[in-house]
Amino acid sequence: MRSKGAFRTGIARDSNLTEASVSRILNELRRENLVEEKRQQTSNAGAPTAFVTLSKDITVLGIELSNSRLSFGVGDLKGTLDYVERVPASPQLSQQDFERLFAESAANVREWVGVRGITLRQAAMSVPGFGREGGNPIYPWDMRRLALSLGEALPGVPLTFTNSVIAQAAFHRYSHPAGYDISGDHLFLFAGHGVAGVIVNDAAPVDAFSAFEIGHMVIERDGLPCRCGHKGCLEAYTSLRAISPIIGLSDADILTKGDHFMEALSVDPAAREVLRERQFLLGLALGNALNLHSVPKVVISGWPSLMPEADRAAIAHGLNQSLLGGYSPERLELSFIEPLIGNDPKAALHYAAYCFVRDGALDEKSGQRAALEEIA
Amino acid sequence: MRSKGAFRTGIARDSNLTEASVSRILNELRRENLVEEKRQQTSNAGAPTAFVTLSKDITVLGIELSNSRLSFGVGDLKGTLDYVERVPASPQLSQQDFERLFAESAANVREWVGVRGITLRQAAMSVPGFGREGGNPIYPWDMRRLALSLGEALPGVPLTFTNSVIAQAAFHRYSHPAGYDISGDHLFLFAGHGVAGVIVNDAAPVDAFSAFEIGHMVIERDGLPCRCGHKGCLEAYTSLRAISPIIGLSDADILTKGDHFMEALSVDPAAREVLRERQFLLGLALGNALNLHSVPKVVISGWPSLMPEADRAAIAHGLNQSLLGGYSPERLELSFIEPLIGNDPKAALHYAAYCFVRDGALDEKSGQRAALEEIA
DNA sequence: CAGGATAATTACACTGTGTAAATATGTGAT
DNA sequence: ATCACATATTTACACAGTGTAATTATCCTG
Repeated sequence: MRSKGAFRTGIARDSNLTEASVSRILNELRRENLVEEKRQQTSNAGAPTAFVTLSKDITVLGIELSNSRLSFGVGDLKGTLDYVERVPASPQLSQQDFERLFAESAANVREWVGVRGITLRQAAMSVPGFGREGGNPIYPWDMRRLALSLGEALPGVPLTFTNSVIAQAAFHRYSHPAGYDISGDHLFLFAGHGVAGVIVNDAAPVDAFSAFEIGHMVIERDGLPCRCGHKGCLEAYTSLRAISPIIGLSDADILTKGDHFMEALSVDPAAREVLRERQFLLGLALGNALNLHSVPKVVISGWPSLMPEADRAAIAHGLNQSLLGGYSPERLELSFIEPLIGNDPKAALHYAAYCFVRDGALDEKSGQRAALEEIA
Repeated sequence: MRSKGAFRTGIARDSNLTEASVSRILNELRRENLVEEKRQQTSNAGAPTAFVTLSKDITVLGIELSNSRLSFGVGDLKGTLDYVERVPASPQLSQQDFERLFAESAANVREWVGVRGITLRQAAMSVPGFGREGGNPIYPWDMRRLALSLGEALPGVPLTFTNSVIAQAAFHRYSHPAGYDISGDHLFLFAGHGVAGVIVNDAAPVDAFSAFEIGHMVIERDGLPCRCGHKGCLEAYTSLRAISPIIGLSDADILTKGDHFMEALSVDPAAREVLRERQFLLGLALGNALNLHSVPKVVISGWPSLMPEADRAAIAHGLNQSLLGGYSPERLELSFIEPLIGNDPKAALHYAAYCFVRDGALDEKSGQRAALEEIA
């Protein structure tokens, strides 16, 4: 999923195989038209080495349900989008209505690829709240029925689901390395419509990432009512919906303005103070979460990353009140990256590419699969 | 680590190998004197089948640091203890003093096994708070130096460390199946000196379990001071130290009475009410934790498991205030098992047996290793 | 003792690996 | 143009471990 390719030496190192084995495997993958190799001279003497990339001739479909809309995108394994369609999808939509809406859009996609003689090799869809034991608390749908229904709308195309924050985290991490130079295990925390995190484990495949529903941690007993029915949840204080009245902007305005929506404002001192208090609570909840699942680095995206750095210090203050052993920059590395608002379904497209590689009829333990995942 | 052995059919099924491969592997392991097989008739007709167990001729060492004491135990792979020594070890001990204490006890162990011509094949030690990024918050020692020092006190014996609650959870789960018939992924929560949990993942090896420092989740802003320096931590309300004044018993008395210490009391109604409130807070924190790491089942051990069932309902009430989607017995299975107080170092001994099997110079991916782990 | 049922073993073919030798492919000097 | 050198890739060989299916072993019942 790193989407930029690799040298043979790197593939051999990271997949724990010799270059002899990698050579055999790449020959096989080249015959199956899954990879491309470009020989290039990288030393003063010696034979040119091959830079291996995934084949561009493979087309995948990414589908996202976020920002009150359903987005479809067709593209290649590098993530280049060739087709995008977005339709409104209210969070209150019934499962039946949603399936109908999906089928219509899927028919449009099938028509678009049919005309061009393109075969979709893989589809992936990201859904907020997906993957929890006990069902999806945000879209309380019958996921088995949904998988069957959506599968029927895309006959012959393998369809995989994932949690939205997992797709977002993987997309930020691997497809936008600029500004995301974090390595090793870390927590990716996103404050948007929902407030959720994902544990990113570099050694694990993307589908082993765990979504963190931190937004429904109760951090104030008998506090503000939350959409989930409880009182005092972090999300009741820190979601975009919670702060939009504070900064005087509607949800729709935020979506329209996209990245940097905070820059377009002049937030008055009273509002900034309230936003600092909200960030303190975010830090308190973050410390509680890190007590349960300790990682040395946290990446925060969403509106807090657009706040002035002086204001973001409130997160550290909140952390200091809950994190076992206290907070210091030596013990926990805090980073902020700007959100990528309104780019759906790019994250899902990248996840579809990942799934194609992961599921490409290769035995999980084989060197071939390991090598291919290094290229991805 | 299930410590009871297995039939060949089960080994083949669980390790994804054919019985032919299992047969070859067991022949190898029998030649290395690692397993024993007992043929027994299990059907009316047909050949007797073999029940495979780990060899009893292998001796391991378990070491636990808990309950203000350091315990050593020598035994076999089944967990039968042949030698036990316990010495007082204050939580405020310096690393240097601890290393000296350890060396003395280790010399006693070496003498005991030397006289009997026994070779220790593996040692394991469980330490509260072990394994966290950023160091051990409970014993703020230099773990690298400690590993070197303790390794020198036990020359020639591989030594592995683990977190105390992980060793406890694995011990309860696999060595005392009576009263612990939970299957599948679950959270094991223990309220004792510390309040901690561990995610038990049946599909993963024991060393992939994750410790959950739920005790230091802040559930009451500006609440009771905790030993960790923060205010309002769960542990400040629910550790044994927090409740011993409520029930009028000292820590030492509790340790002496062992299991069933609550039965020996008649707790008055006012104290019971306070204990219910404390269990409510436990439930609130538990719900927060499960929002982050969703599992369908929770096992609670420690003093709450000794409370009347009517009082334990307060945990469900607390859960209902925080768990996303609310609490119901259909969505989350709550079980209680009695604590096993004062049996240290049995849990560490079992973990040593597990480590011996896991690390027995076998390639991680090999069928041989998979088969052996099924027997363990 | 023979037949039937079940478990364990083993011959055979296959797959994928690492090692090391062989081959290929470039640059720079002559 | 040729040769030496450096680096990358390929491939012959040996090895290890697997599944399949046939063979052998071991019990019980009549």
